[in-house]
Amino acid sequence: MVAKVKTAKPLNVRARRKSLRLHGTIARDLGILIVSGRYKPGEVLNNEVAASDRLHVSRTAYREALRILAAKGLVESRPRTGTRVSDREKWHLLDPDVLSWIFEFEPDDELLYSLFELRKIFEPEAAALAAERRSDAQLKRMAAALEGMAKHTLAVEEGRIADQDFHAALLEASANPFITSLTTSVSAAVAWTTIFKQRNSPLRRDPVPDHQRVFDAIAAGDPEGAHAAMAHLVDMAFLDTTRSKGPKLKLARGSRGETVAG
Amino acid sequence: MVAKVKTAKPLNVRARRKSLRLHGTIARDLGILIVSGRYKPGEVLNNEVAASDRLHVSRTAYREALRILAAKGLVESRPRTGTRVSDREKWHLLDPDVLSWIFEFEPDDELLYSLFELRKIFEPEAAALAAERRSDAQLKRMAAALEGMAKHTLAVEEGRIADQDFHAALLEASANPFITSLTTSVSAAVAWTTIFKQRNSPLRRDPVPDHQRVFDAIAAGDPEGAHAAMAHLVDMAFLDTTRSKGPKLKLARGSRGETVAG
DNA sequence: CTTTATGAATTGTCTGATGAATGAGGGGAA
DNA sequence: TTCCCCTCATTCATCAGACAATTCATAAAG
Repeated sequence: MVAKVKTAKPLNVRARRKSLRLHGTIARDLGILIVSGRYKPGEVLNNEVAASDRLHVSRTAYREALRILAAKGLVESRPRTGTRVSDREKWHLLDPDVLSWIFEFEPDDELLYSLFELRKIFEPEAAALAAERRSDAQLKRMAAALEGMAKHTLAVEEGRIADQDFHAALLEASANPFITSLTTSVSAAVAWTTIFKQRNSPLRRDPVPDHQRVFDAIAAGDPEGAHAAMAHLVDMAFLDTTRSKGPKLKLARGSRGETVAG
Repeated sequence: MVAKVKTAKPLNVRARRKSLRLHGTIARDLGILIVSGRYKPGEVLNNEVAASDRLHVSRTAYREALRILAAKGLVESRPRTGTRVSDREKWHLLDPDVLSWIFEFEPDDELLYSLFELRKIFEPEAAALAAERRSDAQLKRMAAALEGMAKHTLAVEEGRIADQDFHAALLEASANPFITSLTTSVSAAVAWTTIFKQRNSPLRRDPVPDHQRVFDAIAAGDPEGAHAAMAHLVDMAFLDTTRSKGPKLKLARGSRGETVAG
């Protein structure tokens, strides 16, 4: 074995975004390779020594990265067999990191559709629950977010954050922790809505009125109204997102009628 | 420093369930301590040397466990500050492991309620989607599961597995990968339904007819029927689960009326 | 009083070695 | 021949110890 030149230029120059540690960076890079299909399910990764060697990192760091990926259902490690990419059914698609890795690049049409389908299912219900359960503080937070959207518009980062915060506050107001934990997924979809919208038809449609209707219904404690308004909002967001992708996509299932409040 | 008696009896005698490795066992134990409230959000864990020492494991194993927990949003590590339990909003509640850890012991009433509320929201919709999209193979799998339920009953492990498989196959038939990835959550709820049911009122209600109606509607390609049948099924399951817990719990939001098929 | 330098505590990373699990192939028995 | 069991090589799993990097608290300097 040749004596290794220590840190001759070993560093992954790829910026460790935020405060991601080395293992976090590796997990992210590998995770992206997996969800993007570069590494396919069933495929066996290089063994730990070879892989860590090729990345110029210690086996420790590489292994910690694998633990992270395994925790998210992306890979499975076994002695003798090695570490292989899991079947997609085992992936934790709703995990915030996995989802962000998926949407790191232009997302798959089908997956984007599925995500909006999910939103269409539970976000109107969440709005209805929020109408019944929201606290004053949560209502105030939604109001502030709405104001921020109107003030900054979605052309600016601040406005986009306000948009996401509106949805986040709404989900939190549903007072259901499982629904709240879906916030990340919604945010991902919301973000892409904005991106496509800005790209293909900037300011073609003002999103504030749709949000305002949802807010008003929630403020008034009207579950049915909140449900309907949110269903409409998601429909519009989906249209805005896919308008550039041709007419082949449409949200199949519509909103359901009345709500039987508790 | 006293010489350590090596492996005097250091072994976590706690059975490493299945093929969990050491780090997996530690992650599970620690995870349970966290979700059960023994370690509260904001609390700082022992530093790695102390903790690993107390568990009689290497720092490596302990750190890999921490990476797993961090990947699920349960803890956050920073130099100097240490590793602290994250706020509950950051927990990945829908992560299969986190959920299984939560349900490791008698689950929290409120959380169980929230989980059923989530089921009530999306499982009827999933049934409707399944009615439109299911493949023959998926239909066959559901039929087999239904048969298994009828044959073995929920008093036997085989029957319970069939129950879970029915729901799993249904969610898969929705052809929405995000919905499918919620299978674990549903299974957890389904499992607890059976447990409470058997404990307090064995065989009080035959679950097969409810499932049969769902299946028939899906087989017939009837989204509205599937939706209604599933909504009823979840309601009944919730009643069976909470019957023993007094009348204070009830699913607030009912099923919604017609379905606008695509 | 504010800013800057110093230091200590904790996680982060590296290295090298040994243990354990497991799949494959060979050897022996029926 | 066919099947079972044993051995062995490969890979992950675990361990031990060292050093680097980060960060907060505190002291020093202006």
